[in-house]
Amino acid sequence: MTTSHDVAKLAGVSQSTVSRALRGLPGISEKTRLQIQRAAEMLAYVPSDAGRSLSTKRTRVIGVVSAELTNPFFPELVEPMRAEFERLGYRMLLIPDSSENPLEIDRLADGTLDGVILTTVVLGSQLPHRLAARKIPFVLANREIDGIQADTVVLDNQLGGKIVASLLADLGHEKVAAILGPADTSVGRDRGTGFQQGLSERRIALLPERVRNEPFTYSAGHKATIELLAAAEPPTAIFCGNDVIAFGACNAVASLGLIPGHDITIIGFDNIEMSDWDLFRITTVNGDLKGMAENAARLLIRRIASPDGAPERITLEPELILRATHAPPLGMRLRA
Amino acid sequence: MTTSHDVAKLAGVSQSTVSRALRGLPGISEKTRLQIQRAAEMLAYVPSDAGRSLSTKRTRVIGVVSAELTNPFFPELVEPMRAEFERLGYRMLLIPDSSENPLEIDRLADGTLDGVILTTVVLGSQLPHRLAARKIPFVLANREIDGIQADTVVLDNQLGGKIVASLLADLGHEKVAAILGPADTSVGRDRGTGFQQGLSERRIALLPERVRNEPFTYSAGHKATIELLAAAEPPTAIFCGNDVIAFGACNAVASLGLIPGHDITIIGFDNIEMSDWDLFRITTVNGDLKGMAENAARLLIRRIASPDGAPERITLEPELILRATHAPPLGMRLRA
DNA sequence: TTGTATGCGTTATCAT
DNA sequence: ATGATAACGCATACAA
Repeated sequence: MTTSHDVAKLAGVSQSTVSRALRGLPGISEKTRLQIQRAAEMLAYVPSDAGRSLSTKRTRVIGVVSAELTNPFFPELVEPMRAEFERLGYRMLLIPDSSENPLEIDRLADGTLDGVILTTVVLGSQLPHRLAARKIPFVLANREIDGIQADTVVLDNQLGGKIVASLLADLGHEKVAAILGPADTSVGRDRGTGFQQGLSERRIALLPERVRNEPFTYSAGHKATIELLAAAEPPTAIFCGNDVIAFGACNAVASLGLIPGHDITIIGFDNIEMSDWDLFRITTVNGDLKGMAENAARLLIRRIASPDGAPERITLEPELILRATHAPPLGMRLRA
Repeated sequence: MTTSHDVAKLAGVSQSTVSRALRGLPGISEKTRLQIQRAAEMLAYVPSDAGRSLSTKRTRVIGVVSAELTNPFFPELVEPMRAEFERLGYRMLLIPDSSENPLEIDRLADGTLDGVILTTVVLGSQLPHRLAARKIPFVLANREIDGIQADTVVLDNQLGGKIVASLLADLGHEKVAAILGPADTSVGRDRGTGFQQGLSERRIALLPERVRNEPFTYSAGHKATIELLAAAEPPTAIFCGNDVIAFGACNAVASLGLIPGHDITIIGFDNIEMSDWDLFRITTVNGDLKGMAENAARLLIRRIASPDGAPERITLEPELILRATHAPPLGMRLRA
């Protein structure tokens, strides 16, 4: 590896001069700056990251903790995040966290990271507190934790759930079901309570046997849907905790020979790209993942710049996206 | 941040003793090792990555260059890669490379990376040569470059294309089309030439107006399919360069009111998870992404251990996965 | 078994 | 405008 000393030797100056020249600091004559730049180019010199980090105590690397990327939700959150970090001059290190393979704090605390974004944290998690204890800047994205002072970016999930309830009520559904996310995530919980509230306001009952808490996965949505539809009195509408669950639901419905938006109503949540594919065209709630990602990134960079100062909490607005998987209950239409 | 010096002070030993004790090196009495471990725990000590890297000249970070993760192909390649690297004691840094935002070599050469995996390299790319020139260990995964000596893991794409051609011939198709990948990728090229060869062996013509080179994306597959089917004599079968293109094709077909596997045959390639969803059930060729990922990771780690030694080239075998999107041409069945 | 001393490549302070 | 020098936190060769 070629170092700044090599460049210094070739350019006939001191190492410290090289460092300043290449960083564009003032107090260097144009002549020597040019010499140094030429020398650096000849040697294909690239400053050592480790050396710089050791000296500056900063790495310009952000850790993003998320579940596995094969769940199509995460790429859509993580990709704009990466892009925003890049604009801000940071790199992103993806750190997986799953229930099978839970993340230990040490992986975040070896000084590799200038900051951390948590996207998968469960309600009782100690991770945020541990990060706070070690004074590692972090931001909660798409998740909240009760009783913690921390920068947070979330959708108004409760409102989102309510919006869906209103839609189903307006359509005339009475036998509704819900495949919510896990109960130990704020997203799963809040979308569920909002949905519940919205339904009661419209005097619609949500029977316990028609409510499920499941992982945010295709297969969970598929399986739960099959089971819900096997009941003596199957629901005429299913609210899914996110689009990925809804994909499972749509596929399950299709495998039964039914058509979403005709025989049954399926509502998703998040509005990820795939939900607009012709074969799905899922009616859903926009989760503004891009806005979430970008705000989280900016919040974190600001927190790194000024570690003290009151935590900020950004709430994004949900928005109903009407597509092709909602309709009045079939019975009602037949009667008409 | 707490350093090994802090631990040393608290444990009443020297810094070097701490370093050795915590790494489990021999030549430390059990008594002091215990003291040191306790001290380290009390202080929540985690060794600094930058310090270690600077000293050892190794970072245990691997860079994986790929396209954007919102293309569902990449998570399925990248996720098992990450898992394998983790088993091998390495971390993975995702480095995006797109035509809009091409990767500069310096991002790979700042010493942050012990090695690199290239998954998106185009045929004329200089990147591999530049990496070789700087002696940065690297492996080509899912891509090859003509005339370069480098560790490589690829599928036998040409054979894969041939297999598809045989299938279409056996089914009796005569008007076939292909939406191949980009012509400047080995994957796009080899699957195409294999397909061509297979067809000529069976005396089936592949008309130029029925062959397209497109990006490996949903929207490209969608658009190309619409256009191909708008011809005066539309094809009865479309070979897609990968499953993502095939998703676009299936959705396009659906939007025209046709059913894949009934009105038209759609063949994919790679066998990513989604291709087995009920709504798709795409007949495809297994690309063994997991095998590719794991072999690439292992090859790279071996290369890092011994930088010299002949490059290895691993070729994985394609395998036809018969599902629901293939059928004899409709005309033939109507005649029967 | 333990300690001392040095170097890794950078940034940053202090002279000149 | 430039150079000498001291950290940064670790690993490691050498001494004791």
